[in-house]
Amino acid sequence: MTVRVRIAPSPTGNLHIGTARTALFNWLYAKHNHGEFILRIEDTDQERSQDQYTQNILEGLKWLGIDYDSGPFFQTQRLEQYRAAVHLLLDQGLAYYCYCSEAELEQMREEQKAKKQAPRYDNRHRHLTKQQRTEFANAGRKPVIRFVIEEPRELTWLDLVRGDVTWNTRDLGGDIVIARVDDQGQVSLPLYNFAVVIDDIAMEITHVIRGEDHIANTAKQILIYEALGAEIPKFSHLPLILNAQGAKISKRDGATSVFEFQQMGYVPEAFNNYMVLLGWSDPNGREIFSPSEVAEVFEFERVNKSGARFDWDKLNWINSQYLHNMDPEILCDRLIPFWQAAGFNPNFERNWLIDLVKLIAPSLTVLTDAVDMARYLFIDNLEYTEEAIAILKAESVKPILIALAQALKDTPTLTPDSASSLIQSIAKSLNLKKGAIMKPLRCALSGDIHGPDLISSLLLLAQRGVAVTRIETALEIN
RNA sequence: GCCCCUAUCGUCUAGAGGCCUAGGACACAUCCCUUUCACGGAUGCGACGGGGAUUCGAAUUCCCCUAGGGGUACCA
Repeated sequence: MTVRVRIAPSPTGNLHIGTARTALFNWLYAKHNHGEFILRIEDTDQERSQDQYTQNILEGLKWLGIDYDSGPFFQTQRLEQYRAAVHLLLDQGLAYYCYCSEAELEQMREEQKAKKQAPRYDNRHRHLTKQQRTEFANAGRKPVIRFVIEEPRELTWLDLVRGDVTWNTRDLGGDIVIARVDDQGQVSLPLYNFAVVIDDIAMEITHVIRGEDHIANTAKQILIYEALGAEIPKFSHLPLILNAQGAKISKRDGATSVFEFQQMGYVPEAFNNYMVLLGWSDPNGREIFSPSEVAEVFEFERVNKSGARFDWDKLNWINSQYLHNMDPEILCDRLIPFWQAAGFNPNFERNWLIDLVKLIAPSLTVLTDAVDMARYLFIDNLEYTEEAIAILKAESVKPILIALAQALKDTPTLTPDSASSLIQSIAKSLNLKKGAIMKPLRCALSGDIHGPDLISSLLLLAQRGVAVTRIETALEIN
């Protein structure tokens, strides 16, 4: 039997980190079993669904490199299938029209709450007579379709992550609404729990892999599978990604959409890597790996049962590892958009850019770090930090800078070696330590007392033809 | 309130009754490397939530407690 899995996001927001991780685990399981991975957009909530979010989800998955074998399918285009299934249940008496108004349901729940009972639908319209239904309809009430939930009944299923999970149908909150009815009295948009099952049956999904927040839905869905006489898939409920406080991660916790991580300068390789680590561990203890490498050994037996807190430090470390080891050509291409966004003009020679990338790569944690780090190499009018000004102002550094400027003018082709010896000889002639030369030079060239390797910086600036100018400009600081 | 789930260093985790004086990674600290900041290398710090039970022996099995999380819609 071919493994068929799916990711079913609803387009009510940008691609969420939780959705992305669920997608990744589905992808891993599909790849491990040479199965198929399907994308389905669950857009039945017309109030909240928006096309822009669908686009964002599609782009986000693409950015992450999570490719699917078929889809995207849209639930709003599958209305006929849902309608047919609803009628099937209606005809068998497994579903019925419920005419309760929202106010009525609200009041019922309030009363239950007051009596310290669990809020639930009391199935009051399950056995309406034809006459009662006509009366409600004539009174202008709009019905919904409810699915009959037999209770009590103990339901146990094997979850590939958690083992046996047991649920009593009496804790499901009464007969569930599975579809709405439109103004013409036609069965219209289905609700989540119903649409999911119809689609998973139609798409022959063998394994439902989703977040732990769906456990309660599983019982409801199994009942629908049974009512439809369909084969029940295997379920795997992944632990949730928690925030620093240990609660389900939400918009208040900073970044929650993949898009935001992209903007912050995280690379998809690192992001995927980190998401896999949140809840799964490699049997060989590796921590840096690609999705393909993980797919080879991925099993649900090694997925944790408890939620994992999102840790920025670890993500940052992983991202830095990828950046440090990335091919300079590739890294350069990824950096250029960030430099452009910062207003720099990276249209210098490719070789110059590659040298720059090699220079700063070991210091990068996120791509955006490269903006501040390379600013002094790109811009024309250098800005100086207070510490740099303090050093450049000192009378004692003037002769050093003058000597440096002269020496640079006398050295038409600067190489790493000639630059080093140039500094050495100035130190010797002025009877100073090398550090006493390096420090003012750094300040003059970069405007800061800290920064990337000085010799490399000097070379890069000299290639742009601005090294001498910078030193002369620094000389004017008082 | 009710239902379900979970519980090892600050964080992510390894651990399937003796291999555990509990291993690794991040973070943190110190040292080395280094003109600076980083990178890299080394060392250190640091945990089995509590109580019972089973057993010759429990981080690992069972029960209770506690704590945390999730769910409880005409959202998905």
